[in-house]
Amino acid sequence: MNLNDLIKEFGTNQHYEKKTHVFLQGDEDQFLYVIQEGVLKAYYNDVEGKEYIKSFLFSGDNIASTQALNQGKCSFSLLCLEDTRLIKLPYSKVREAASKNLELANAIIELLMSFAMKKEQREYELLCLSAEQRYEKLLKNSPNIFQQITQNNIARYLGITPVALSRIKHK
Amino acid sequence: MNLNDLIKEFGTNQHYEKKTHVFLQGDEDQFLYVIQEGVLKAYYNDVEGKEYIKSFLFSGDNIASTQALNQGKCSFSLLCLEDTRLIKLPYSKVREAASKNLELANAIIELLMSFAMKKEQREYELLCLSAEQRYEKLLKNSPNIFQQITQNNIARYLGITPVALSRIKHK
DNA sequence: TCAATTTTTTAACCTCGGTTAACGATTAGA
DNA sequence: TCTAATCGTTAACCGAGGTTAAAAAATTGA
Repeated sequence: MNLNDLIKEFGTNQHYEKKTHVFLQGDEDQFLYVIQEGVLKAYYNDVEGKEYIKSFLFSGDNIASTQALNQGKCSFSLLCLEDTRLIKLPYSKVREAASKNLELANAIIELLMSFAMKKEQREYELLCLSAEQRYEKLLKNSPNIFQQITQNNIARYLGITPVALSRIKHK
Repeated sequence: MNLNDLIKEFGTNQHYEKKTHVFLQGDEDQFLYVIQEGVLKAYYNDVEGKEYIKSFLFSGDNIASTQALNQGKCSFSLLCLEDTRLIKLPYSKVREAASKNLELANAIIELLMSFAMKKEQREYELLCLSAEQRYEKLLKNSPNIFQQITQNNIARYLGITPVALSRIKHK
């Protein structure tokens, strides 16, 4: 059994319209989502309502709140920036299947390893790079992102305000 | 087979003296380390030599460079702040064993999941909190750290200069 | 114990990015 | 097509944190 088999057996297809949420910060949501089509943003809100964007998601990406999977509440919200199709997979089924099937367990290891590497990379960028360096890096690694994501959202992803990003661009 | 069995079979005990490195940024090092005793810092250096501290490690913690495990070179250095005893485990053996043993594969899933959660937490702090908020949080969650780690190092972990941390403290 | 080293503090000055606000430009809906 | 939102830009002002340097405090080692 591999991940695709698991998805076929336990996954359900979901459709979300642009501007609707898959889940909200604070929700209980023990599902793993695999994006089939669409664009989403995962973001935090602080107590004053200020927004901080964790990541953008495109077809092929997958996402879940590790907090929610393990303790209970989602630490962030997931919003569709475009109409989105995704597969929703109960995490309990994933763990259950992994505990019984070696091939699947190893597929989950691959998945978690690549997730861990992405998070470590982001940690590096936020810790070691200036806003301007993070912008340059994004421009280099994901030049297409600027066609799909507003500058407003990109700024919040880089950890700065839209005003600051506008300033960085024009110099 | 579980992680302890694996460690017994393939792990080697190592001793490092204070101020010596386990590995350096740029090294190839396909090992997983489990700290038995000691205090270490994992840190990045940028091109100008400036230091950014990724994490501190204490007994019971484990560490590896995910970059090095998967592509080749360590993205950071690992330095002993105190005399350290640790167990060194070849990553190839871990993967080999996981591919053959269900119980172990599931133990690795646990390990990676907790690693992913820690990285996600750090991402949150760097993205959403101010330096002062990060300091308050550290003070609350790890009050003992201030006995083991110099303020200099804590500042670099928080993503600010020692001068800035001294200012934050005295207000 | 004393000198050398390291760590922490303080001060002056500077830069980057935040805040607010106003104004175009663009997009989306009716 | 026209109107209302949304988005991006620009400017003025402010504050957090960086830089440099020097001094004070603490630690280390001979």
